[in-house]
Amino acid sequence: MASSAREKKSKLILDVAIKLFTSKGYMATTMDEVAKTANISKGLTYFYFKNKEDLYMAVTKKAFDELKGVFRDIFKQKGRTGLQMLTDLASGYITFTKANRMYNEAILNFMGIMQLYNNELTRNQIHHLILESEHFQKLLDIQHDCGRIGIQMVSHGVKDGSIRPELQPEVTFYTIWAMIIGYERLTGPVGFDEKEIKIHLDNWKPGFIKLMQDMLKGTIQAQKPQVVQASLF
Amino acid sequence: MASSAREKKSKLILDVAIKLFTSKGYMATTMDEVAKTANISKGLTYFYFKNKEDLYMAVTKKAFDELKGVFRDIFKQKGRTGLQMLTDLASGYITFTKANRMYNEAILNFMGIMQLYNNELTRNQIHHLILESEHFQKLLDIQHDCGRIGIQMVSHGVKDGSIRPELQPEVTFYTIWAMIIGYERLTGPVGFDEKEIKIHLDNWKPGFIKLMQDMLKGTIQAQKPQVVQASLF
Amino acid sequence: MASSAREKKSKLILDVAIKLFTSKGYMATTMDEVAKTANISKGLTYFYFKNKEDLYMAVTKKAFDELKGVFRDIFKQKGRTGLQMLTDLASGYITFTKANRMYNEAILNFMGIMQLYNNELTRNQIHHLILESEHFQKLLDIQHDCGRIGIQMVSHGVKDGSIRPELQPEVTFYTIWAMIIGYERLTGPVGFDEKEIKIHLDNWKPGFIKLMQDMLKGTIQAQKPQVVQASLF
Amino acid sequence: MASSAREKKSKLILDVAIKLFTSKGYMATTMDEVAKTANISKGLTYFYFKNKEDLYMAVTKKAFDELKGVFRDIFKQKGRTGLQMLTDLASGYITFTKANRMYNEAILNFMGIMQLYNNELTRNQIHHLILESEHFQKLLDIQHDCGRIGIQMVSHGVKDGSIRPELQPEVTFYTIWAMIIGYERLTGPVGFDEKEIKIHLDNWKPGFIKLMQDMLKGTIQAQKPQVVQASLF
DNA sequence: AATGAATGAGTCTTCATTCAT
DNA sequence: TATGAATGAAGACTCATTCAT
Repeated sequence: MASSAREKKSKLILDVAIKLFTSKGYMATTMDEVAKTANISKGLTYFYFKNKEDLYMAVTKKAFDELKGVFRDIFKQKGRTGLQMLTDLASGYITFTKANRMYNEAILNFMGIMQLYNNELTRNQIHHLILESEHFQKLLDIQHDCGRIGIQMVSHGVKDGSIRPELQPEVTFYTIWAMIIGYERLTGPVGFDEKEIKIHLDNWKPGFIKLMQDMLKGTIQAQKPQVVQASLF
Repeated sequence: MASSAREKKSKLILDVAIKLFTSKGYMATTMDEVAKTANISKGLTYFYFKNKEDLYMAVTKKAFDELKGVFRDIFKQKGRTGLQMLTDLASGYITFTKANRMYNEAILNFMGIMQLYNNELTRNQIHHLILESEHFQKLLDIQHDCGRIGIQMVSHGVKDGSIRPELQPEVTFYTIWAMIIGYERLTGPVGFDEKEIKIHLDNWKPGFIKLMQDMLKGTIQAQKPQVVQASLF
Repeated sequence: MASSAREKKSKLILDVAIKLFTSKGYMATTMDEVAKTANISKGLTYFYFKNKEDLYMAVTKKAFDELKGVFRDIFKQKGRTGLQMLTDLASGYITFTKANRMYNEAILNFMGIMQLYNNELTRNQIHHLILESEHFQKLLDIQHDCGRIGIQMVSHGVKDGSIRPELQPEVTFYTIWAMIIGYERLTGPVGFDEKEIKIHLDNWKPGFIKLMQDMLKGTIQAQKPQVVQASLF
Repeated sequence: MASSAREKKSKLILDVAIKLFTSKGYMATTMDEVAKTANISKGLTYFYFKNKEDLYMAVTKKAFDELKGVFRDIFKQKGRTGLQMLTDLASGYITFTKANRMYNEAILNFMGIMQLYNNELTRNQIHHLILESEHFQKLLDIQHDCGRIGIQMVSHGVKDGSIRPELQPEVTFYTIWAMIIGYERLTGPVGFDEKEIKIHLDNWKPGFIKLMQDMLKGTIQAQKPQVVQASLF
């Protein structure tokens, strides 16, 4: 009970942080605001989270957890081909991002950190408070969970014939993920409807998904030239 | 002459800024350091660049200019199919990023800003100093230059038969770009060879490019089943 | 029994505090650490000691008590001249300090407080929590206990002829004590063997004790020109 | 000239810091107060002194410089025996301390730091900001300057016969210094006129100096059994 | 006796920016 | 153009202390 109260308060702070990070960005959000918005004292915020970086890592951890939920839900759906799953995933990721832009920022930021982390020469550029955060350590553990599920989706698709058999699951999945992440990043800049450029989100998305499917499609799909519909979104 | 001296000093500051932003990041770089590294006074730095955001926007502008150069060089190459050009582009972008990670950061950051900018509801989240920067205004103008060239590459490929004719140039090009940008972001995190995940940069890149080509390939390519080599890189 | 349990817990906290103050210093030690190291709650620490200053005063009290033990043990030794006792004291104090540097710090700190306390103009500079500490009040009572024993040693020496008869016991003893205290303070800085300065602890100590003896020696000592050996240390 | 303005401001801050450290102590003095008392902005304080520790080290440096001045002035006096010089020194040090209690605190504090510094095992207990302070580095250089002069005083006394020839200058001088430092520390606690203890500053000082002289005196002094008067104080 | 969550005043420190010269 | 001393707002973080349970 006491422990549950503790978790509740911890969650409260986390939720407030997410809200503030979303609306004003990490940098522009002060610990003071977090505390005040959560109606607690500044000290208590530091009681639950070692420092601001630690809080951000906790948020990032939550983002990964929720993203993993998206991956898992799609993967658990019965009676869907691998290709359908990946199509769902693209739509699902976009929905996920829209619902909470902050999460995507956090995930991309973490990936940026991992670029530094995985290179001996640049690892020291990472702020030591990040490295010391317990949530960062947890992230090191779970960072590939989504990847593992995604790879299984491709394997599944290869087995069920919805995806070309010559495709290597790892390479293929990460290429798909790269597409989706890049799509997210470009959405917005490209949507700027001015001058000749006229690609809007609504226009691009189906074309984007179609291209992704074309890239993957196995022979089975030849009979169904229609765009595979995303089931969940 | 005076004007040229002025440009030289301006360029000096810009180069110093790029070097520092690259090695320590934008946030961790102080205007003091920029001035000291450039061997000029802090005041002079502010004479050439209104403020730190302005300096960053100038750097971003330079990044876009150089990226445009990459696009243009590839597009100008004679005797290459559209598909080859896009393949070159993928390799070229990766090389460009490796050579100066800062540029890619700046470009992605700008795209993030544009996401806010293109939405009436979020535009006010952009720091006013950014909006007031003359370099930001220039960026608004040139931001689609690369896109325009890329779209021409796809059109070219459709004409020369190296790319499927049913593909829409705009959608196709931005999807390609999304792939490349996402690839860049994932490189590093994914390269972490631990547990099951075993995709390294060297492994992924050819597979990635092959998938991209598969996605685009027209009938002409049927006779050349080999991976199209990048000419420039 | 309850009272004994209480004393045990109180002693536990005190011992932990001494250990921590010794290894990290008073300022750098937090009440949190004290509690955690003692495996009790923070609140309980405050149950036994009113506040941090109070705890420090308790530690200081213990230091004085132990120092008094050293004085008493030496004074109780049978068959030793006053000069021998004071020689023992010098060695004993040095040993005492080495064994627990914290104690010496606390004693010197208390003496610094007393400088303020004994001057009407500066007494208000002392933190009120110190003045209110019951242990501080006890210290006011016992602070001269060591002095009293020391003075008796000198008197003893005058009587037994080991110390010059013209020496005033009070002045003489406090001068001896000053020597010892100053010696402690200089040990370390002076030991730094660099440049011309070459006095090491091992070199200095016998010379120091010899000088002290020379200062005190009565006629009886003429027959024993050797350095009087410290009996206990 | 510009440089002189800089030095003036630096000196202003230093003087303010000394005044505040003296009246409220180092810990209780905030950088805010220093700035406000000096009528400058907080930022400027940090422009001249890297941080609070650095400022304290600068104060300590000044203390050592002034103390060195006291040593030098006494040593330069013509026609005085070594014993007279050391007597002057004792009085001079006491005067010096009284005039600015803060200086003595700083000097003793530095000696405490040196105890840690000269021991490989404890050096890491010193705050890194202290180690990084340029003034600390200067202190490492000059810390023995006073010692060197003092040793010369003893040597001088040995030559002129005012000090026993068998005394080793180094050991003797540092023993003298230890006496003086300890005397300073005890002054105050001992002066507390309560109960039996009745030694006051005025009572102790001449006795203390007499003892010191007895400890040192060579044959020449036999003819002048009076207490050698301090010339400067 | 005992807990440990909660408080909040207090401080150091940073740094973009300005301006007198 | 050029300098660099000066500003001051802003923010992260600490920790002794309290109190409801």
